[in-house]
Amino acid sequence: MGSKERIARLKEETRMNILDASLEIVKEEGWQSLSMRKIADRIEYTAPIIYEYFQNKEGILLELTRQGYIILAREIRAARGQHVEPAVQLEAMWTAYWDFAFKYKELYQLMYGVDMNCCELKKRMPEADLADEQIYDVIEQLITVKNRSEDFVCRKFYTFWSIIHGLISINLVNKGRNEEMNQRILKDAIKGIIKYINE
Amino acid sequence: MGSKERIARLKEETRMNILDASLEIVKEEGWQSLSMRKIADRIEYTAPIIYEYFQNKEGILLELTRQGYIILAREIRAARGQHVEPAVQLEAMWTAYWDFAFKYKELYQLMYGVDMNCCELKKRMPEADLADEQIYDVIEQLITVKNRSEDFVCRKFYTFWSIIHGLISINLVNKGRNEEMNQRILKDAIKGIIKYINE
DNA sequence: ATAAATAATTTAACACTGTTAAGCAAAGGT
DNA sequence: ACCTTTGCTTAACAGTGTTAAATTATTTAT
Repeated sequence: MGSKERIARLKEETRMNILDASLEIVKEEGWQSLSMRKIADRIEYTAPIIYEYFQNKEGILLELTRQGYIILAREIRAARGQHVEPAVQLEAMWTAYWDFAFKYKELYQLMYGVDMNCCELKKRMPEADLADEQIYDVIEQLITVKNRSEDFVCRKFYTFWSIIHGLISINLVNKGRNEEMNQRILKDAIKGIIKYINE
Repeated sequence: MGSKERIARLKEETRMNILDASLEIVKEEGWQSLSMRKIADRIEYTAPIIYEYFQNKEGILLELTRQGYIILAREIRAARGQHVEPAVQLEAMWTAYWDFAFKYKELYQLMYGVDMNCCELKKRMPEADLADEQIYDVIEQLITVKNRSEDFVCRKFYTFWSIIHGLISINLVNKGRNEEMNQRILKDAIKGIIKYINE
């Protein structure tokens, strides 16, 4: 009765086909545009079939999320394995994290709730700069070394912004964190960046 | 002919009602659940009316985004105004940024593309910790001072993670940034955190 | 005041979405 | 041969954004 196994293998294959098709569609058209019927089209079935392999659409997303975490862990482990000194290891690991985010950006989006819709119109919104300008202004005052490039100021700005936005995002997505710890991380980071702002 | 103005005022009022209703719905049920018909229900009209005030649904979101930026700028300006020394100003401004993000979290989400759906299931996903554990491990090796609390390691981890995730998010949402600058920000930040990891 | 014109609002429809239930056709077992 | 199970599709439901047509209300002109 090897046909049982053959069938199970085929089932496993279409399950993977569903996941592959989903990721393909997302790569081509974005998450917003992923639909059950489009997936069904690619795997040459009709939509209801998918519900024999996944509980619902979110089930597919959840499985892709899971795969993302696995790939990320693999890449980070590999990065670590190429070095021995912890400081070097750590830098390589975070670099691997960075590379993963852009190599598998669709998965990263899914894993960490980074929505990337409608940027064209937002970019042209002058109000978006109102806050930034203020902060730029103060940062420039803090930089005492003369003739710093505009790039330098920009880098400092993004360093601040990144850590704050990152911490906020992490807290908004995985809500219910340690507020006291957040405040310490935030204050420490800000003080740290200000302290060595001229380097 | 003051009726013209009265009508204009009424129109402006329902325009604002649409925006208010939208935000209310989002606060109660999340962005995912915002629909034109629900908005219409709240303002006691039918859906097509909304299209006389906004080009489409995205038009509403865009206007809310705009309002968000304006509020944020106002709060940051106020924070700055309460201090004179730049270093203190800057910390207060970033704190205002932080506070804004949570006080107006729905707007922050919209402005910076922070998606916060389906966390319950993701949190219970063991694969999500695979990468984190590795990094935790190396961070612990880097901390030479004995008897550091688990909290301390955790804080360092989140400091790393925040800046990297923040920078990634910013790049994914506002795509097409300066890759060289990103690398410098990233490397500098990582080196900086490692350097003062025992403080 | 009545008729015509204009504005305001709704209803109906279209093409989608996720999802479920019913139907059908082929295969397997007895 | 019949019955049951399996695989798959069609049809349907309730919802989405959006548009065009129909309807109602209001204003304007005669």
